[in-house]
Amino acid sequence: MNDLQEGFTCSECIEKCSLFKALTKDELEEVYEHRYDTTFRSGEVIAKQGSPISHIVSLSTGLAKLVLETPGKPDILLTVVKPTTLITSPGMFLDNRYHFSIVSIKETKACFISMTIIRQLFERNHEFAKRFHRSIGERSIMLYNRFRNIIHKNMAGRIADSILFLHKEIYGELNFKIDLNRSELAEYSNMTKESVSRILKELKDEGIFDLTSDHATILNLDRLEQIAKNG
Amino acid sequence: MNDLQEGFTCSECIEKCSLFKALTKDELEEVYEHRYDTTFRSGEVIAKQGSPISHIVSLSTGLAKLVLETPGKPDILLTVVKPTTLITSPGMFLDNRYHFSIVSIKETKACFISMTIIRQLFERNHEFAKRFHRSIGERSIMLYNRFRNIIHKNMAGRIADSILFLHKEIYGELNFKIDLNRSELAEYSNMTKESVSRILKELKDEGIFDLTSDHATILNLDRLEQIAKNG
DNA sequence: AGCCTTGTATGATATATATCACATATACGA
DNA sequence: TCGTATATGTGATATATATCATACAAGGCT
Repeated sequence: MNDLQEGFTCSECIEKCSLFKALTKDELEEVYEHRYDTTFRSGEVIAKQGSPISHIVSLSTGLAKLVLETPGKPDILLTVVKPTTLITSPGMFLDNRYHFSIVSIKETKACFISMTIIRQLFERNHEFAKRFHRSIGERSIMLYNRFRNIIHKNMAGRIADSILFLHKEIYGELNFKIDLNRSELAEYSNMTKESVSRILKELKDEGIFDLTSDHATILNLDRLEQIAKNG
Repeated sequence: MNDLQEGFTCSECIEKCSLFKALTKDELEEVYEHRYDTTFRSGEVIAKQGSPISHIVSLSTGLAKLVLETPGKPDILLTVVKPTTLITSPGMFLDNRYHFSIVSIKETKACFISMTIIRQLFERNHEFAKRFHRSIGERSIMLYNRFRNIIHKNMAGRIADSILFLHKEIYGELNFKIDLNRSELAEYSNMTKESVSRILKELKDEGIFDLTSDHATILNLDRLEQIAKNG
């Protein structure tokens, strides 16, 4: 791949990702020089919980899930990230390790930028540092809400939450091809895959939401939001 | 209160709080000038979720809980903080609002430092900024573990977790006067106060942990840790 | 085309935990 | 000292959700 092409793919990320927008032309040059692309198939681990953060991951295309792993226990799916996102992590300025795994959930291109460069940019570019920390804060606040949802809501409410999250934050349409299977929906909603099936059936029977194989359709957004608030 | 006395109370905080240690003498002077103390009785709100972060709170004496509030739902007790801690918050560089409430759980002296000063220190003192962000990251990682504990463990495991947290992080002794009532233990462990009573009775019957009124005694640390890992 | 694996659905049952009702203790003010 | 409020304990029952067993469907491979 020549420089021009690289410039092209990166320019997309720069446009969509507020973190990159804080960088000067020279700084971006430097990032170009210390980055590399890799393409992952669905289900492949992009970064493993516990491993050192040698490079920071930026999603170029595809989708990835952030999961909390615990030996002998089911995974906890924290969130789904879409392009173009620089995946910040709270361990970056502590133990320099990943505290969750990043796993692709469809064909995904990830860009790896050397952490050394990121640290240098941190020292030099105050605005970049600020946005970086803001991003970590955002994920923290997101987590507070995940906590609330999982603790306070019943199964239907939690599934409604998942669907609304995917609709609003990821796919943006009432109709979408879902990239999470039933088990992953379960891991996001803190329930079993069997219960996911049952709740999905209820939602379909009531004409609120239809998930047939991987084709999702929100039939009644108002009721879905009501169920998410619920009861 | 004269300058000498103020200097004395503050010097304690400076010794115990890594955040303050990053400041120069001049910077500390400036903090002194833009701070004020208030004493809170047990149960009083030190900072309210949703309100603007005009001042950053540093606990001087006493204990406080950080709680997630949700209208019409029970509170979620995120953690307990002890002196001397500068209570950082993920909203500080986002919407500048508290995303949890800070509530005293015993007679507590809190020191309020103007956020304007904190922001200035941020620009000038890189090390201070670094430690600040580290602290936010630490709370984030703590939250991941809270997530795991609440999702993966049964009631006994969750109560054992609470006790071990209080023992290791807060009181440091096998014997301690607990400042959380049964409801607060329930809010920390995601269960009802009735269930807390029942589990505490079991732990007492098995000679593992005794909580009589507010006097807590860990009788068998090994078994308690085993229950926390559990099963 | 048939076979095997993997994902999904669904019913019967088990189980953890909440809820409700009440009892007891402890603190607190008149 | 009493009476009232508040925190805690305990039992009986209800309920949400998991588990287990099995069936069905859809792809991929030979």
